[in-house]
Amino acid sequence: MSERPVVTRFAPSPTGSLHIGGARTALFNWLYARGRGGKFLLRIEDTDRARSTPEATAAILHGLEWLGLDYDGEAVSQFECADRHAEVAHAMLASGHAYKCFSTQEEIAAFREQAKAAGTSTLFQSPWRDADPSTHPDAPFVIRVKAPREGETVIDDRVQGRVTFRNSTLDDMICLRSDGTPTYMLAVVVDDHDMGVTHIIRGDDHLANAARQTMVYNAMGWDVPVWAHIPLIHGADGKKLSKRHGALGVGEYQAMGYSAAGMRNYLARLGWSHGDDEFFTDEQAISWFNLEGIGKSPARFDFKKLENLSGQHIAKTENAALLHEIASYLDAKEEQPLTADQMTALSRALYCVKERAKTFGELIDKAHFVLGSRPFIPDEKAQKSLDNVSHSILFELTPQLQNATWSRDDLEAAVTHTAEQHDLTLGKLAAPLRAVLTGRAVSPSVFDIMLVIGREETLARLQDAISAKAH
RNA sequence: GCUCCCUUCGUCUAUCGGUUAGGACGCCAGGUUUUCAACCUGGAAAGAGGGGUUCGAUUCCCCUAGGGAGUACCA
Repeated sequence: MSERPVVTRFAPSPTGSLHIGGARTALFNWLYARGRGGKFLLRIEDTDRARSTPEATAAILHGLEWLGLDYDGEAVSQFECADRHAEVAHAMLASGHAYKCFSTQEEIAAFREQAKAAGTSTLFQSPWRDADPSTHPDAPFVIRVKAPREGETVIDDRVQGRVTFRNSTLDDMICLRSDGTPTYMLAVVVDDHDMGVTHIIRGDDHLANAARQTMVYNAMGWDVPVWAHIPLIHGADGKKLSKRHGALGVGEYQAMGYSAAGMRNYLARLGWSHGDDEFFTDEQAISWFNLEGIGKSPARFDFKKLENLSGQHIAKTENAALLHEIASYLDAKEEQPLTADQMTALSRALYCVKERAKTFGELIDKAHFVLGSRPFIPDEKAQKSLDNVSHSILFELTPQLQNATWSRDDLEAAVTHTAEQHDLTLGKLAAPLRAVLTGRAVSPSVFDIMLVIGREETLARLQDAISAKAH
């Protein structure tokens, strides 16, 4: 048995932003292909001209780029393959696997109405299925596949298992509309075949479609791909994720400051597992990912866990890469980019802030002591640790710092010494020092602050506070 | 209505007939600490319900309930 090289694809329709479910589908396809030396292709399903927009296509491309899901070759436009789709439809017509149906939409609607009232199947039974071509009128027609009326179609799904559909529940779906354009049902099959797609990993809302699409594969004598229908993602309340229900575009997650690596990790873990592994790198995910590890039940989206994973990845990311991500985060939020000086200062401070931040927004906030500029006016909470006594002690501390070698040990010795002289714990002195140095009640270690901003700046901030007090 | 799918701690999940049902996030308590985060220790927390099959079911089968998807000249 020769193994075909793996080819997967992500096929979004450009009718909105890349939402979280689509992003996960793309991720799964990407992981599967990358872990097997295969190809991961991108196809934009833009056959619905009314709803497709170039803006949506751009949003999807940006989303994939942010997530780092690179695809092989060029993105293909399904719309541009319309001629080929029509060709296949006509081939099925010629081989007797499809037929021309002249029923109007009004007739079909009436049929359904009646069926509903009668409580019978609403699947449209076209009177033209077995009509003699000589009786065909000179009128617009659609091309429908001739669905088998007997037997059953089995979908051997790698996630869902063997799913059986009775053929009597399959309708003679339309392949070519009356205006000659292809429908999705036809287009996916033709494109997947033409693109050499071997594995179709997609949302399980397509499970029933797989059975219908199999009709086209069979009619054309093509190999049926490996199916893997993954469960959908639900909102935090278990309800279906919809536009107004937390189904945010990935761009919004980027703007919320989550790290892309954390997002990949979280999404991979949503509905797929590799034993008890929770935190992992892309390399691990690629080598571990398989279809067997995908669960069959829908998962809910949990921001807390995303946040946690994002934080872990931020802490583990190298500074240079982190600086890049922060820049694109700011860009995504349409905020002022950091100046060159701020970038330099931030890179020096990263070591003591990146382990405390879960998002880039938090990271930037925690780096305020190096991103902001003098004077650092204490905020309300910081103000609480400042009183006359602490000011005088800070005043006393100044000359000691002037003479200290700027090493952590020395700094710690100087501050501890001053605290002891006043019968204070280190904490009691660290609080006002922090307030003066950062303007905040919360920050990284005061010693790290001093080390990062340097002697001159430290003394200047101390001086700012002392003179502010004098007035 | 019909077709198909799903159901383990609050959430994500492990378990592939025999476990004190494990881990992670979150939560609670304690510890450590210059604040916060982190970290350490401990804790509460689950097999939807009912029938079978079996020496033995979370695991296999059936029914019920609940949830989801599909049922377009949308994708």
